[in-house]
Amino acid sequence: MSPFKQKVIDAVSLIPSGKVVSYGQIAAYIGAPRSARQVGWILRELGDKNIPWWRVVNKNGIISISGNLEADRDLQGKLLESEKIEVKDFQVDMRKYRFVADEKLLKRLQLSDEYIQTVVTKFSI
DNA sequence: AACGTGACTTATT
DNA sequence: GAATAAGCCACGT
Repeated sequence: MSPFKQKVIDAVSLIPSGKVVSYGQIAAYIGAPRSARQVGWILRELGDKNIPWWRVVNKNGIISISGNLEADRDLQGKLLESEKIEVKDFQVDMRKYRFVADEKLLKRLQLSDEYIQTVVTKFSI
């Protein structure tokens, strides 16, 4: 497994039930702030595992699974609703449900202190 | 060893 | 503020 994939898995695993994050957030949280697309690539190829992939949506709160993965898109909506997250037209309210990692959590991901500051402010409301 | 694809995001018109 | 362009790079072929 590539280091990138491992980091994505680590970061996604931090999202608590009932909350969501964007692909860009995951990318930022693993020190690769412009690699949101690649995060999507990894999640697509994750088998079942114990990784809460369904808690990752795009920055507008929209479930962005595309292509011939319609079944997974429906599944993601159902899984989110099972965590009491309201989903309407495959979209969730990011202001209400976005999870913002705090400094303590980010330190666990081996990021420099100054980088953590910029990331924390970037995703705070 | 290239090359195309794309569960994204940001900047520019 | 919608449309477009550009940046991004892991992964499969």
